[in-house]
Amino acid sequence: MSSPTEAAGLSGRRRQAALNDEAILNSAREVFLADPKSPISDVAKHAGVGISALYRRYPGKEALLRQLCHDGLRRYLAEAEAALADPDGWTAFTGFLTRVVDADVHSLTVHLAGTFTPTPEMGADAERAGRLAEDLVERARATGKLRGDIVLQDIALVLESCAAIRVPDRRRTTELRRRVLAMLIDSISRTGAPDLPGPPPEAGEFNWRWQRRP
Amino acid sequence: MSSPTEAAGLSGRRRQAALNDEAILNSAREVFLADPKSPISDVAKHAGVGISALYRRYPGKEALLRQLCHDGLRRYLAEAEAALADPDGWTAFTGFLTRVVDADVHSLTVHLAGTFTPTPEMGADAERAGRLAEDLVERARATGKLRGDIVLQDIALVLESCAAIRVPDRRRTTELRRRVLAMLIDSISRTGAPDLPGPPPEAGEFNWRWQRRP
DNA sequence: CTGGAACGGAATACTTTGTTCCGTTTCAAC
DNA sequence: GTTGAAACGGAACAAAGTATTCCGTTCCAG
Repeated sequence: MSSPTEAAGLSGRRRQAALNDEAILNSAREVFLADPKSPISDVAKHAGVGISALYRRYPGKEALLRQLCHDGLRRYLAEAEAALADPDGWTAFTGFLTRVVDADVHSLTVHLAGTFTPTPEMGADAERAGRLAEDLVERARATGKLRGDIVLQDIALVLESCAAIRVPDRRRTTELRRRVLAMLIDSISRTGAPDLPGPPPEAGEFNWRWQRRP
Repeated sequence: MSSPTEAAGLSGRRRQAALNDEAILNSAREVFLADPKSPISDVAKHAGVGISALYRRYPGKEALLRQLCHDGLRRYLAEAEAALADPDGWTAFTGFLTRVVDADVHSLTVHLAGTFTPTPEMGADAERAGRLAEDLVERARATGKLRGDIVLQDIALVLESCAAIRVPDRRRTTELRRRVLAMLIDSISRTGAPDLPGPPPEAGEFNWRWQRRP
C-alpha cells in the first residue's frame, strides 16, 4: 500500500516512480469510473506514462481493477467507522451517505465488481461493511427521525440512484448527486409519510453484481 | 412500422416471419437494455433465430439500435400526451413518471443514445418531448402540490435515478424502481421542505449522452 | 563509470464481433 | 406436382480492438 504523497523526501527517479504510482491509480480510478470496460492503454495515456509503467506495478488488468475496487471498499469501511464515532445517530447516517456519494464509492465497488475474481479478504470486508451499515441504520432509527418502513437495503437503492447521476464535469456531477440525495434523505426522514410501495429490498438482492461477468 | 400481433390472419411462413418481426424487436430490447454493447448475435440467439433473419430486416446494427431508441422516444411522447389528457395536473404528472419508469423508456432512449447517428426526425421528436414534459411540470406546479424549487430538468434526475435500479428479475426491478420513485415523488411534493442544495439542473445539461460515443 | 531499475512504445497474439455468403427449407401460385 | 422466390440458419470472412510481451533507451545510485 502506498500512502498519498509518498514521493516526499525522495529524489530523482525514485521520486518520479512514486509519483507515477499515484498518477496511475488516480487515472485508473477516473478512467474506469467513466467506463469499467475501458482499455488499459487509456489509463496509461491518461496518466501520461507508457504501458510498461503499468505492468511493472500490476501483473495485469484484473489486478488493477481488483485493487481499485478493494480501495473503494476500504474507503467505505473508513467512512462508516468515522460516522459511527458521531454521537448523533442521525447526522452520522446522513453524513455517511453524503461522503460515500461524494467519493463515488458505489461506482468503485459495485460497478467494478464482476470484472475480476474477488479475493477472500474482499468478501470478509464486504461482510463487515454490511454490519457497519446495519449499525448506522439502527442508530438512525433510534433517533426516531427515520421513516418506519426503511430497511438496511434501502441504502443500496439510495447509493445506486445517486451513482447513476453523471455529467461530463465531475464537480457538477457531485452537485447534482447531492440534489438527488437531498430528495431521498428528505423522503427517508418523513416519519409520517404513507408506506412505500412493494416489498422492501431484501438482503442479498444486490449481490448478483459480484458474480463474475464474462 | 409493425403493429403488435400482426401475425394474426396470416398463415404458414408469412405468419412465422411476422412472429419473428416481433421476437427480434423484443429480444433486441431485452438484450440491449441489459447491455447496449451486446453483440448482435446475442439478439439473434435470444430470439431463437439466425443472423440472417436479423439482416433481412435491418441493414445493420445501427439501424436496429436506432429503431429501438426511436420506439422508446415515441413511447415517451405517447405517455406524455396521454398524461396531458388527465384533468388533474398532479396525477397526470405522477402517473406519467410511473408509466415511463415502468416501461424503462429512459434506458431505451438515453442509454442507447450515442450508439448510432440519430435522424433529424428523432431530434424533432426529442424537442417535442421536452415541450410536453414542460407542460406536465407546469400543470403540476399549478396544482400547488409541487415543491417550489423543482425545475423541468429534475425529471431527468428522477428518471435517471430510477433507471439505475436493476436486479436480474425484471418484475422485481419494476417494484424496486417504484419504491425509489415513491421516495422521490414524496420529496418532490413537499411544498414546505427546505431548499434543495446547489444550483438546479439546467436545460441541455444531459444532452451530452446524445453525442456519438465511439 | 556502470549495472540495473524504470520506462516508452512498437509488435504480437488473440479475442470479439459486424457483415456477407451460400446452401437449404418452405410455401403460394400455377 | 412443379417451381421459384421469400425466408432462413449458420459457417466463413474481415476488420477492429486490446491485453500482454519485448526490446531498446534513459537515468540515477553507488
